[in-house]
Amino acid sequence: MGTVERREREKRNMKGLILKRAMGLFLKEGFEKVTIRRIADEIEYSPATIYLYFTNKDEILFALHEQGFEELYKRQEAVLSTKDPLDRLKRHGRVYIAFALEKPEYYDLMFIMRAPARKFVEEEEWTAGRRSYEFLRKNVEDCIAAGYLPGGNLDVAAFSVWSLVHGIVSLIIRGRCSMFPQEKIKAIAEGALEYSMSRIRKGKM
Amino acid sequence: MGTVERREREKRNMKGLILKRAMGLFLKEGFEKVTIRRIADEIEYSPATIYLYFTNKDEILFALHEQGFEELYKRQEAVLSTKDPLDRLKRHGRVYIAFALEKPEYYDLMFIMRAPARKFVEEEEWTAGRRSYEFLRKNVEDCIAAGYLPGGNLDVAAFSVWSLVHGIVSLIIRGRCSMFPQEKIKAIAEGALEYSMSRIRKGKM
Amino acid sequence: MGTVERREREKRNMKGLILKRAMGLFLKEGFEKVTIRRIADEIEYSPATIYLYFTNKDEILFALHEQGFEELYKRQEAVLSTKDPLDRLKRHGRVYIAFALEKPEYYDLMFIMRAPARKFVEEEEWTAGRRSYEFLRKNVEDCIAAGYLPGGNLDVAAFSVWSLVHGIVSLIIRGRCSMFPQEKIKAIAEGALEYSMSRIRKGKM
Amino acid sequence: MGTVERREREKRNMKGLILKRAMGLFLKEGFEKVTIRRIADEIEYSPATIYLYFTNKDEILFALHEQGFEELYKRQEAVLSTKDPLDRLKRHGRVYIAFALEKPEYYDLMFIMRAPARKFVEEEEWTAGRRSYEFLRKNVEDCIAAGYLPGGNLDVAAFSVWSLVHGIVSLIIRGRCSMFPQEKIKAIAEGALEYSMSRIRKGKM
DNA sequence: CATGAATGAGAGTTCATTCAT
DNA sequence: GATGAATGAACTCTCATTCAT
Repeated sequence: MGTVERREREKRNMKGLILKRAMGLFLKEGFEKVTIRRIADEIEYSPATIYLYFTNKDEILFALHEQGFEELYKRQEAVLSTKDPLDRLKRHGRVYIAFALEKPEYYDLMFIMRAPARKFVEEEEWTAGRRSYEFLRKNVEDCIAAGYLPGGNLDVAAFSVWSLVHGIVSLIIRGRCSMFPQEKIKAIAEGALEYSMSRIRKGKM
Repeated sequence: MGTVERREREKRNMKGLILKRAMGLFLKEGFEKVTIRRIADEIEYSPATIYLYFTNKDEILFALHEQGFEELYKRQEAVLSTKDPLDRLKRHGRVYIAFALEKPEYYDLMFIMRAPARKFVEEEEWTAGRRSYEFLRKNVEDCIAAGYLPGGNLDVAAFSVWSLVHGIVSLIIRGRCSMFPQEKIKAIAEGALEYSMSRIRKGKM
Repeated sequence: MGTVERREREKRNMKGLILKRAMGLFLKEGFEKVTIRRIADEIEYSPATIYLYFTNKDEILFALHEQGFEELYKRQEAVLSTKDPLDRLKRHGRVYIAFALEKPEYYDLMFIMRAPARKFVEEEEWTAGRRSYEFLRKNVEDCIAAGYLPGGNLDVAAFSVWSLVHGIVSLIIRGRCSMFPQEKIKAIAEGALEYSMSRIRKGKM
Repeated sequence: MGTVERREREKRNMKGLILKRAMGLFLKEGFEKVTIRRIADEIEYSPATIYLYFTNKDEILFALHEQGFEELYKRQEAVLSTKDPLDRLKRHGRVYIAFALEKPEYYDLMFIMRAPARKFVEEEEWTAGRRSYEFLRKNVEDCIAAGYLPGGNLDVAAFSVWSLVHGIVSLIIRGRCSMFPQEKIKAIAEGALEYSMSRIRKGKM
């Protein structure tokens, strides 16, 4: 029993190690450099060993993707301490952007990458993604209830907020902001959120 | 005489055919499935033939990318017939979204795809992209001049508009909208634009 | 008749042009860059045109090879003006080395290259090469007759002279002299000939 | 333990096998036929397997090239048992020729072949080649010191000896001796060395 | 006479994956 | 549990050559 437990833990550790190094490769070298062989080199095990913990490469990507959502959700939950719905929404936006720009590879995997995403996003139900979306939706709902935002279709409202922040970060992450000087990009991202949100005020809808 | 012309046309046609089928592969199977061999299969010619029309694979991608911007810019220019800056901006948004959803593979190549984009986006000046951005920027500038939008940093303003529409379409194109029923997605996209834009009114900034 | 003649001449001219440009490519870019396509580009005709004048690539190489022997033989004949056999042999050596170092691509094709050489050297009788060899053989024969060199097998004697000069130039041409400073190589080549030949003196054999 | 050792040996064997068959292809079909695929066919493994033992094709050629110099140097060292410098030099010559004619493909790779040689010869220092050259140089130096050969530039003297033997064997290896009956070629080669060397006698320089 | 268009064959190389040990 | 060894299936790209026009 204790043995079984220890094995379980070691197995988790190994999985964790693989994921950590895989993500390290993403970070350092980009998606196309993440090969099973490279991960194996990083963890100093053989490629075959990786297949003891993950059935294939996509599963590794899926696990990283879930890790990313775990992290994002944790950050989302932190905004609950802000009570005013609009302030919370603004903070929510800042938190989302910060996550994306701090962990662009996770964000890419979660919201942009196509390659293996198809599997988790379309075939399965993308539960992790859904949870984060629901959290945003609730925030938007609160804003409507509080009269900050007009009603109508709640999904439309939530989606428009999500689109704004996703647009900001995904244009940056995928390098489509070459018209802005590199060092100003972050400020423009934050400015853009601020600029859009500033128009939202109680009773002014 | 006529012969030269016909040949010219055929050569163009062949290039066009290659691009069309390459784009078809993008659509059906995703970027990583677009290989010279697969394109060759599609056009029922040998791989070597493709090299008679394009010097390498990147050139094919670049040509598609430019085609996309040509088409987008044509659509953008059409909105000039709308004189009121705000109406024009709204129409601009609708036109952008329509383009992206009608030609998702082009949009992907232009604004999302990473792989070969690096070359055109970073190393070269991404002139085509810039031109489209300048066009939007001017529209936003007009809106500010007309008192529809608050001033401040013009790039921030333009980028926030761009981000909104890019966010909408890229979440759809990359399949992150599985929480919405497939058939409602287009309506939600348009609704999201409308929802965000409706808050903009003269003097209400 | 006149027409036939002109055509003949033009045909010769075209062949000559092809050979000239092919050799130009050898010179500028090295053997592996000499492709039918590159030659075609040089002469500003299509690749197919080349096949009107030569049945295949090897034939072009063969023709160049023969041109080379023509040139070498012309230079060899020039030494006939030196009457003393030993002086003539020494001069013969210098002339041979000068040819090889001035036209290394020709020399390579004639005496080193394997690729297409097999055909001309082995299957056919390598007539051109034979003629040059006979010329040297005669010179050596004269040296023996004049008491400068010991008798014995005439071919052995001739071959040993040929080997010396061929060794000198082929080590240089194929880049095996990296132990000598680049700028001294030519002097060493000439010195080596001188050094070896200086031991030959009448009655001192 | 024993297992590790056995594996080591097998790995070496595999490398050796690859090299052996690669050399076999050189022999039978010439340089340009030595492709990864052909080697793979020869060893009855897949092309990919070869990349487990060598990082690329050049490394295979380089390994063969080094093997050749190892073998040559071993044979060179053997002549040290001959004490008289001139006798040693003559034996040195015979040993060099014997090596070249017994292992013509190695000799070709080491001293004639152009293709990949560039790398080892020019860019790197061609250490292996240098070592063999230094060995010869020392032998010539001893001959000069003993009064067998005239002094002057030592490199010139050494190069002229090297050129003679290289000339002999490279004309044979690259098939330029079609004027001699095949079966007499070896005798002519040895005769040529003898003929040239016989002129060297103490005090007769 | 000249060629545009096409291709078969083949090059080196990479990678996810398998499996006997 | 771990892995060394192996590979099938790809990849992009090049070249000499052919042939209908």
